[in-house]
This record gives sequence, structure tokens and C-alpha cells, in this order.
Amino acid sequence: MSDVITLKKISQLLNISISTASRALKDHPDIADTTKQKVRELAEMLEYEPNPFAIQLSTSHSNIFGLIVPEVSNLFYTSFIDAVENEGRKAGYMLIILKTDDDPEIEANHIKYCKKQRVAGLFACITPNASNFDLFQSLGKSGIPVIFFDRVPDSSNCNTVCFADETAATIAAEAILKKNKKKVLAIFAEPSLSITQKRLKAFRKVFQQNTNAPKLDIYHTNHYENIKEIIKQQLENKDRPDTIFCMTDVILTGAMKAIHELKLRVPDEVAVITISNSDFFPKLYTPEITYVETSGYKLGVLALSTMITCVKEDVPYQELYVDSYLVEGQSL
Amino acid sequence: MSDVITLKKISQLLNISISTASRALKDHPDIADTTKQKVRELAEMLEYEPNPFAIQLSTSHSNIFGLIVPEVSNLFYTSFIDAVENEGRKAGYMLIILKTDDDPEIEANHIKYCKKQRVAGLFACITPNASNFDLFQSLGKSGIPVIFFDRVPDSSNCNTVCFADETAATIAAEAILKKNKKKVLAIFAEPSLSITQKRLKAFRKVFQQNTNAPKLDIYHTNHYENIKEIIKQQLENKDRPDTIFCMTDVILTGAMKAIHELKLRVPDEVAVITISNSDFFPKLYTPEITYVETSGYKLGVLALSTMITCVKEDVPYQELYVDSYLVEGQSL
DNA sequence: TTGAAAGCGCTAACAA
DNA sequence: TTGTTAGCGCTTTCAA
Repeated sequence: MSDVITLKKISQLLNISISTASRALKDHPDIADTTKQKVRELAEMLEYEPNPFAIQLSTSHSNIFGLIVPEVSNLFYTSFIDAVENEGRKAGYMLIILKTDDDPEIEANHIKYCKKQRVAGLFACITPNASNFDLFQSLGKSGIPVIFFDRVPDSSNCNTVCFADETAATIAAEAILKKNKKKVLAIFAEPSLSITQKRLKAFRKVFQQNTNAPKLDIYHTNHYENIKEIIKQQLENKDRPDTIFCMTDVILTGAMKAIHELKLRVPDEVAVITISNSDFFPKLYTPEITYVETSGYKLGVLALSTMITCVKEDVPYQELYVDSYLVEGQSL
Repeated sequence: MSDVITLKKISQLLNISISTASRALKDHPDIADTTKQKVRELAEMLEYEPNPFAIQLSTSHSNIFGLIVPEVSNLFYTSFIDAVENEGRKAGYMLIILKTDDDPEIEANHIKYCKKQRVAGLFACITPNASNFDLFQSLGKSGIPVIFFDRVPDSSNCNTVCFADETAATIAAEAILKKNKKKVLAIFAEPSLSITQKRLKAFRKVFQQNTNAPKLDIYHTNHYENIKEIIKQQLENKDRPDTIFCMTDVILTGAMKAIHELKLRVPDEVAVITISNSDFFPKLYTPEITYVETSGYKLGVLALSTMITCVKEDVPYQELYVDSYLVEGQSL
């Protein structure tokens, strides 16, 4: 391809050396202003674009971040990706998205892949059992910063950005208490996840600290069909719950499906509150669902800025948090 | 980083030349089996990983595909991405995902970016007005194949993979006719999109060919709030439609919101049918919605295999199609 | 203020 | 069957 513009071409055209051209383009203080001017003008005219591979080869520094997520067909992850994408591009980075389907083996391959590709940094939402923690650590040792988000290892030897999970669950629990409910059915995701543990603990705490708190039943599942069945079963009891708390959007959709199939009215016959990653699902229903928002986008922004710091300088491990807040619908 | 294994190190350890090592690793016929053996064993032991940047620099061939989409928070695109991701990795490719928010200017930047990054190929779902067609073409001239998908330019000078749009709309229209409905409210997306035009034309054709077809009202919009308002208005008329056809999932969610707010029963008081990119939204509702599936995943698989052919050899432009089919719920 | 030269890790033509 | 060499496009040290 002789139509590709390189530094060499520019320098030949200008009768200067390649290194001078290179330095002129990056505004090196050694270079005379007149030279800089000349080089810049020609480069612009010719639409010169530096070859990223050459840069990466000689600096051994890439401008690509890896991003490991369980799935991409999920509003939470996509809004996180959105954020990292947008902010990352501003900072000159690109994104490679790897999906695990929550399979530790696939995750292991992805980690190796990122290492091989010499990514500039890695964002990861880990599979539930954290079995690849050592592999992740090995990246850190190769100088590739790793930022864990949302589902993070249970260790302080790493960088994490999470929701203030206690807060989200606490807010939801307090909202329920205010309404003087009698019996709450709370569905949480898998108990092995640290996010579930934290939320559950905080949620329970609010109930325990309050002497006339509603009765509380807890179930764990994050699969649409399971959720639907559990909730249907519970709602058909004579002593049925008057309130359903959903820890995730998936749980909410399962719950609402069950409620619709039983033709129960919200909130009269059963009240609903959820923790949600976006306004999308809560607003889908009528009446709109009251929810505690935990925005994937905000989390992404925080993750990216943390990454940028880690890439630039050596910083000690950090645990960072994003706050959440209550959005009132008419379902509680 | 002295702990990075390179071909040089391997060859030194083995007292052979770099090129011999290189060739041994790629099973070059010239190399003695014993040598190959030695090199491979050592490489494996040391966990040698070739530096992709060096490869790309010397072969001027990257293993990265660009993928331009309007948004990533959308099940259709994510399932398309899913497919390209999965199949692409099998073929040794990675993906860089660029999002336009349907802004032609952002799209133009993305295209330039891909050119600069020397991607191996580009998948693109264009912004509604096709204003960057020339830019896309310029990639083609630089030897970077472009595969347009879903929303494609109205030109035969390019590779396209699409749904057989006529088919999807035809199937939906025929399903409606079978039910002897009286009045259909059909909501289509923006009329400027070729996909809308094709679907609308096919949909109308079925109605026109049938003498006792229901009355047909058509509106265009793809914005949640608009949809909701239009449908509410129509449903509150005395002479209200008994059937709603939705061209997209977004339209479906808007329609269902309106129906719920008016507390109408599906399908008795109003029947619903939609074209959907996944089973997710149709199954969210009770009763489940009858839909014509146009799977993003299948489209992605087709797009990727087309791309692989284009990368390998010079092939003439192709227009390819994926079929769709009816999934019966209880909403019609 | 500029240039020459080495080197990043790999490929591939040519020589031996 | 193997080694030598040049080169991909850029950065950067050292010398001029």
C-alpha cells in the first residue's frame, strides 16, 4: 500500500530526519517552532495517522483495555460498557469485550488472552466462585492493572469498584418499613456472591433493629423461571406476603410475571420494590415500580477513572463505592 | 520486562536462529521434525505467546474487527455482537465495538478510527440517513471489507446482511388476517429507514390482496413515550382498533404500557402481535405475546461468515438474508 | 536544534 | 534444513 502515509514519507518530503518529524508531531521542546509548523501542516494535509502497532511495539504499551463480563445481553453490563467506552475513548483507549457466560474456564481463557494481547488494563466482573483469582493476579504482576467491578473477589489485594451494596439494600428495607407492611417476601440472587451477602446482611439488619418489622421470608435464585415459580407458590398461600422485594431486575421481571399470571393488583394486593440497574424495567410496568437505582453507567465512569490512575502511576489497592438512591413509583 | 518470552529468547536457549524458531512454531515444511519438536516443547514450557503487535506490524494484518452499532443497550445489537464475538474468536479475531448513538458525526469518527487502527474488517449498522457512505467506501478501497447489517445503505455497491424484511412483515400480516380482525393499528419505526419501508410495503401488500382485510391505520415512531401516547389515544376512541401490530420490541413495550394503563385485556379487548429480536420481551408479558422472530444472533453468524470470506479472497458484493418465523403466544 | 542508529518482536526473501 | 538479513513504523538514546 504505497498510499499509506508514514513518518518516513513525511520526513523525506520535508528533507528532515524521521526522528525530527516524530518529535515535531509530539511537540517536543527541542524542536524549532518553524520545523514543528512545517511538519504539522504536511501531516495534516496528508492525513497522516500513526500506525498504532508500531507505537505499541516500540513502547510496549497498548491503548486497549480488556473488559470481562458474564454477559452482554444485560442492561447493567451494557450501561457499564457504555460508560467505559465513552470515557475511555476520550482518554484515547479502546475496548475489547470478552464474555464468560459465568464459565470459569472461559474466564481463564479470556484472562490469558488479555495477557497475550498486552492490554493496557483489564476490567473484570468475575464468575461466581472466584476460581481464577491467581490468574488475575498474574496480570497485575506483569504490570497490567486489573479493576474488578460489581462482582469482585473477596480479597483486599485488588482494586474494586462496587455499589455501596449495604446502602442500596438498607434504603429498600427502610422504604418497606415506612409502609407498615406485614409480611415481606425477599428474593436475593445466589448466596455465594459477595454482593448478595452484603445486601442480605444490610437488609436483615434493618428488619432486626426494628421491633415491629414485618415478617421476612428469604429465597435465593436469579433465574427467571425459578423466580416465577417461587413467587407464584408463595402468593397462592393463604398467609401470603403483602410485599415483594427483588434484589435484581431479573428477579423483578420474574416477580411481575408471576403477579400478572395470578392477576393480583399492585400495590393493593401485593406491593413491589426492587433494586434496579436502570430505569428501564421499573418503568415498563403499570404502576411503575418503586426502585433503588444502582447505575451501571456511574460505576463504569468510576471504574475507568480508577483505571486511568492505575495505568499512570503505581497506586495502592483501592476499594471504591458508588452510591444509590430511591426512585418512587406507585408500587409500594 | 525480562520475564516476557520472545522468539529470540527461545532461539538463544536452543542455539538456533530466530527464523528457525519462528518457522518451527508455524509448522513450516522446511524444518526438521526433531527441531520442531524441541522448539514446540520449550515454547510450551515457557508459555510463549507471540507478540500480536509485532505480527501485525510485519504482516500489516490485524486480527481485530470493528463493529459499529447505534447502541449497545439493546437486545438486538447485543445478540448480534454475541454472535460475532463467539464466532469471531473461533476464527482468531477480536472485536472492537463502537457506538454511534445514531449521530452521523460520531459515526464518521468511528469509521476514521477503524481505518487508523487498520482493522481487518468492519461491521456496520448505519445511522438513518446514510450520510457517511463515501467514508465507508474509502475503507473498502484500502482493502478493509465492510459488511453492513440490519440498517444498510440503499446501494448495491456493498455487502449487506439483513433479515428478509418482507417475510417478517408478511408473516405477521397473514397471522392477523387469519384471525378475522376488524381494525388494525400498526406502528412502524421511522419511515426513512429502508427496513421500515420494506416491512411496511410487504405488510400493506397482504392487506391489499385480501378483499375482506381489516381496516388498517399506520403510524410511525420508535420512541417509547410517543408510542404510548399514540396508542392510548387510539384505544380511547369509540371506534378503537382490536389489534395492534408492533414493528419493534420498543414499540411493543410502549404498546403494552398503554394497554396496561388503560387496563385492557389481551387478547379479548385488544390483540397484539410484534416483530421481535429475541424472545425476551414477548415472554415478559401475560399472556405471552405472539411474535415474528428476527434473531440478531443468526444475523451475526451470517455476517461473520461473510466477513471471513471477504477477508480471505476478493468476492463480488453480496446481499444476504436471514429468515424469520412466527412464534405463537396467546396475544392474538 | 537536529540526525544517526539501535531496537521493539516478528516475517520472509535470499543465501548457504 | 537452517541462518542471515532487511524491513514493518515508530521511539528514544546518544552524538553532532
